[in-house]
Amino acid sequence: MEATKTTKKRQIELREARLLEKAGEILLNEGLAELTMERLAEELETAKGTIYNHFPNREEVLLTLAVKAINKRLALFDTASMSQGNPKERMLAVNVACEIYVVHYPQYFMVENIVRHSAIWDRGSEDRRNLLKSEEGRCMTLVSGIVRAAIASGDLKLPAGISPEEMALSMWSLTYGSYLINITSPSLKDIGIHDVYRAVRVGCCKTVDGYGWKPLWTEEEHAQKFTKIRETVFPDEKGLSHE
Amino acid sequence: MEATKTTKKRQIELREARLLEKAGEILLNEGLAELTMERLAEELETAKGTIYNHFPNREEVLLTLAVKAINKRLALFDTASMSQGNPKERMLAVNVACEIYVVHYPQYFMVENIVRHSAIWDRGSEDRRNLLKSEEGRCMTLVSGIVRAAIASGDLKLPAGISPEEMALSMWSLTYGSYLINITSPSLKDIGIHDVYRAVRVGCCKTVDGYGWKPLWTEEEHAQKFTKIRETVFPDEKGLSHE
DNA sequence: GATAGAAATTGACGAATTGTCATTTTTTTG
DNA sequence: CAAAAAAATGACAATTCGTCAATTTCTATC
Repeated sequence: MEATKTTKKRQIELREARLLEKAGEILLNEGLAELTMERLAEELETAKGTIYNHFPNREEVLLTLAVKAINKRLALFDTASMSQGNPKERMLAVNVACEIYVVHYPQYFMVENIVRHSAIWDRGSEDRRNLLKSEEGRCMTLVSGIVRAAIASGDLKLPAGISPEEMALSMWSLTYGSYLINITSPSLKDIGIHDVYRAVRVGCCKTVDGYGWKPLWTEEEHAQKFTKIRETVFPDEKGLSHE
Repeated sequence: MEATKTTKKRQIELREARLLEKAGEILLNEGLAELTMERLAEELETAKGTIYNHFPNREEVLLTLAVKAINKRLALFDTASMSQGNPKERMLAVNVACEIYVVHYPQYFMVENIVRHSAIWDRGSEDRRNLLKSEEGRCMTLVSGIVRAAIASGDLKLPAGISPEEMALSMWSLTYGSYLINITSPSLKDIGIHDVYRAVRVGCCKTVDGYGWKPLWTEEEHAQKFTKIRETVFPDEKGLSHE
């Protein structure tokens, strides 16, 4: 009885996991338009009503996937921000985390962008929305925490009236903006952008340099730091197959 | 006859303009979900079939609006890149152009982001898509042209292997990313970002500083440049009512 | 293991929206 | 003014969402 109950519950949980995984796949490979409730039902070999037993509407499927996505991102950011090294090295580690996130979990990056659209955002449940907002806040807190640490240690001095969060926004938006342009602009190569990942790395280093964030390193040293971070902080996420 | 013909043609053109304007309004004030073909028909006091006489589908309405949007952006960028001053000043002018674009034409900024989604992008006509891509390319060319000018004049030296376009991407994505986060993240104030426009201006200056783009200016001087550019290059776009 | 009640599943259905097209109305042309 | 061309109309088919009453499966108790 106890065992059977657990079995059924587990079955349902398992189905929900399969559902979310399948949703991510469809999203990535076939686009949002193909992600219909009936399609999900077919894929899971069940009836549409059952899908609605899991989620009250389509948007909630996407929001739930987005929660999974941001949790993954948070985990990567966390690893980065807890890594060995001075604040600047940890900031670069966040950069590597972003790169890993975008390259290894493209469906997550995609869904995070999709749910930002009001058409979807507004229809999700309050709870799920708040969860997403709070997780996003935690990501920002992690990064701005590194900025604060740099200020505390004297490595960085911000311009008057600029908060650590506003400095962190520079880093985050440069990275986020570039990767977003990368996945939505069909042919960056044609307009002279050959390696968007390297461009982002260099851009972030230059921005950090512009703020006068110490220790100051040469381009060569920066590049070595990135290589080292990837090996030591994220040894498990191998094979960053750029394009 | 000739006169009547012109009258009718003009009527139709006028309606198309009204349609696009109305679509922009609905998009901005009520969101994408409210922008239905029937709603547009009602607003224009005509039948649904007539709307389909103008556009083959809903996505094409959005793509057409996006073309208007990017043309406006291109015009602003053009004004900026043709302005008086050294390359660095012109780059800052592009920054001001972005700010004006986002603040004064929010529906345009919105629609540019909406059409990037594959669900919409893929359903538009090839022609309209190519038009958008080419206009976007021209925007990028304008900005990277300023970077090239700076290199030519010796004001800027890029790291080995970084193209002018890749440097321009840093600027563009920092700006674009920040403004996108600004309109899609409900409450930036709550997480410590009080003036996103100023944060972007400072962030861009720091990035430019990081690349060592001469002439080097103090924070004070940078701020003065922005004020001056707004007054001299864009005298008509007054009242940048930030929030 | 029989059975009553709870939980989960099902698919037909109503509602909303898209896009079509035969018919009607308006405009242009000869 | 009449015929031809162009434009407008709204009923209709198709798609998808989300609901719900009926049915099946599972759980708990004796």
